[in-house]
Amino acid sequence: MPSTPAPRNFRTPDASRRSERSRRAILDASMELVGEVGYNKLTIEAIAARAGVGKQTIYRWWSSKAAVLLDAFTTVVTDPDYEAGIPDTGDLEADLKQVLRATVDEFTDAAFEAPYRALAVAGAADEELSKEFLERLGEPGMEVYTRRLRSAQEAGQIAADVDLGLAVEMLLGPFQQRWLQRTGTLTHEFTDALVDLVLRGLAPR
Amino acid sequence: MPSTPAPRNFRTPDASRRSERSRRAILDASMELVGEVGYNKLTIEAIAARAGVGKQTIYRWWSSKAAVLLDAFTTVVTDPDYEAGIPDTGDLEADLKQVLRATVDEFTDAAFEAPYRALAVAGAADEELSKEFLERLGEPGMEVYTRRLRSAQEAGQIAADVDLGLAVEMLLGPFQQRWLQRTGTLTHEFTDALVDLVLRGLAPR
Amino acid sequence: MPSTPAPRNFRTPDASRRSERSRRAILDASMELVGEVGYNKLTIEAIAARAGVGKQTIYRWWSSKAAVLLDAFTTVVTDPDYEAGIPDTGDLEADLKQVLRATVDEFTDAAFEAPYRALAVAGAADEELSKEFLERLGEPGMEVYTRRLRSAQEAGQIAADVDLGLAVEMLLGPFQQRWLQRTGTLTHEFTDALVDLVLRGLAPR
Amino acid sequence: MPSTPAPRNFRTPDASRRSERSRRAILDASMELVGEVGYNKLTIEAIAARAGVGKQTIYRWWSSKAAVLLDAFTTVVTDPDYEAGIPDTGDLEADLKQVLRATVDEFTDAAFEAPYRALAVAGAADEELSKEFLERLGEPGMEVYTRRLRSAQEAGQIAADVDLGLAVEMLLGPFQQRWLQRTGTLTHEFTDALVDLVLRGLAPR
DNA sequence: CAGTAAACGAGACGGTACGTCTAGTCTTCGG
DNA sequence: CCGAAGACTAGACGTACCGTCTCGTTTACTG
Repeated sequence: MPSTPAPRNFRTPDASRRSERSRRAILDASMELVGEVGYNKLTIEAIAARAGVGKQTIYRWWSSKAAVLLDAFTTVVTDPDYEAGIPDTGDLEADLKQVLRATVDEFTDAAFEAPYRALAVAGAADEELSKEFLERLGEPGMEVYTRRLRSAQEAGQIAADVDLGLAVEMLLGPFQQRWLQRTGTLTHEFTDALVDLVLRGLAPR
Repeated sequence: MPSTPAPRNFRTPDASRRSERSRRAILDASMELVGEVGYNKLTIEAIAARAGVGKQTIYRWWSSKAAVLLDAFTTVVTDPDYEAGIPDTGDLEADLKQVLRATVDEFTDAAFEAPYRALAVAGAADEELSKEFLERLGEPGMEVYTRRLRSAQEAGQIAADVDLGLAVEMLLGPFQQRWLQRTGTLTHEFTDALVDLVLRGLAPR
Repeated sequence: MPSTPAPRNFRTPDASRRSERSRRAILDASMELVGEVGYNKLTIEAIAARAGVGKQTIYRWWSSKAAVLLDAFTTVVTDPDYEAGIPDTGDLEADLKQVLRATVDEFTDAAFEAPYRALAVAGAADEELSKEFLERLGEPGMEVYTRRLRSAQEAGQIAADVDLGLAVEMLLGPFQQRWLQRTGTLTHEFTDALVDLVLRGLAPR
Repeated sequence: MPSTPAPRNFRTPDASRRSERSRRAILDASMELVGEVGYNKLTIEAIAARAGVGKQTIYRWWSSKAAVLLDAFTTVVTDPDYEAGIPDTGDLEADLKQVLRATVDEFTDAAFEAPYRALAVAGAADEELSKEFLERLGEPGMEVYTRRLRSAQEAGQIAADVDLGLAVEMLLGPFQQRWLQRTGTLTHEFTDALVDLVLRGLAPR
């Protein structure tokens, strides 16, 4: 069993000469293919072929197919017209229900779900990748909830002693579990009920 | 010239003639190897070699490496002296905190964590496998919580209108999310605080 | 600079289980392809594809494309109805002229020439391969000349002090040089003249 | 310098602006590398890197690595103090033995042998290159022998009806065969015996 | 002596083939 | 006559070079 640990090449390529055309083609091809064949059957060779690019051009700029996909997905999500914040109408319950219903819709859309699940799975399996994934997609997502809850706490709608980080986990953890591990279906009824029950625990006493 | 698409073999093997010796060797080798190299680098070939078994003997009885691992892990977990219930001392808070602290310890133990994460990841990626995984490991685990909460609800310690399934998800979802997606560390403090905050939402009003 | 010297696999395959069907297909495909594209453009991948065989099956049994070709060519040459001897009519000059004319014809036939040149070139470049090549093709070819000359020497047609090995080199060296290095064209006139001039040196004084 | 100025690229470079510094560096690097790794493992990229030169500078002036090597080798051989002629003392046998002994020594020297074999091999494989190789290295080498033999023939030491071209092939063919195809070792004894036997055939009757 | 055109070092690019690895199937042989 | 052993087809892996193609940077000739 050859245990050669991979003779990494440490020569860093010159980013200023990078072909934007190739970069886009690779990211686009990745998103297309992951939707068509799924993450496990996604191959670097297929991405290269679809993008009309040499394999080396992928290996030059990314360390794994997960890294490619993370970039591809981030590019989509960071799109200027992607809505990321939570409204603050003053009615916490309504605001949370609205944004979670929207998130349910998003996670029900196959075009979004396939690459996102692929990344979540890859992150669950690989600690290294996990960090990158959370930093770029996970934490920003949780942060917007924390901000909304903080606003409510300052308005006296949430008890002062409540750990807001934990509160966010109580909102998103059940959601993520249902989705990632398929322990249940994602519906508006589910998120509405979840918001209700969580808010009962957060209310000032 | 093999133009026939795939001459599937529909002969189902005769289970009564199955070699128990090989079965155990395969399951043991799987558990060992997943701990040593992780799920992604776990190969059928390596399992066969370690178990001193032909590859076909694995393919004959299992459909994928995940299926092997699921059997292997189930065998361990179903062990007679594996403690599965939640105590019922009458003090719901104490009981939940105790069992969740124990679960934290379990998930912190690498010998348990590696194969379990492997299965969770494989389940997250593959819908088919997911069903099997939940049926054999996930749902039984959630069921014991539901039972304990029902007992508390009947004793008037939880509001009568609370959906207990949702309550269980509020307890386990944040836990699973921290663990599977590595959004935080699993500590006794975390589970204690989680129990406190969830119970505030369940309390009768 | 990755200096890993090749993590050779030392597991020797079991020759008794070798697929004769695959072996033949590989040898046939090699001979076909070397004629079509030449040695330098001959690739293992193309051989495998043409033969309908996995690449590994080639790598399992041969160490290089030259080794494959050597086997392929040897198989042809060792064919039962391949004429290998030199006639001994008692007339040395006539016998040598006849066999060398036949050899000229052979080396003028592209179907023979392409693979043989490929092997000669590969042997000239690689000492290891050279040994195998000479042992299986070169030396047997020279040996038949030595035998014929010895018969003539014993008959008193060649001076007793002549080194027959050297005499054979004087016959074949010029031929090989013209062919391999293209220093001239191979014709019957050339070989006839060569036989004449060489025999003048061998004649008893 | 190259007679065929590479008609592949229609933009012909301006030879007058050519960097002599780069040209020398490339030729030197080629000679070094062919000695270190052999012809087959010699790559244009390695030559460029060793010479501190862009790959394009090589492709601009040469059509292949063989062409580079041919230039590199020719430069060495055409060196002013390289001795190319055959002495003419009047004693043909002594003169031939002397020059062939010197040639044996040359072909035994690895620094000479490696690049020369590389070129001979490349020429044997590629008809196009072969012409260039013969024109610049092969034929000039044979010509000096022809001249010496002609002088002897005019002096009556060689029969008038002998084809001198063929006589030269009888001297050099066995030598080349031994060397290129490794059918024997190159020694002074071998060339001495060869000269003796060849001259027996050339002697006036 | 400034302007400019071309050769230059550098290296990213689309490709091909390499030799290795693993999947999943098929075949052989010994217990 | 089952199953270990392992050879088989298939094809992705990640690497090495190919030959082409920009990029700025010299360099050397012209105007």
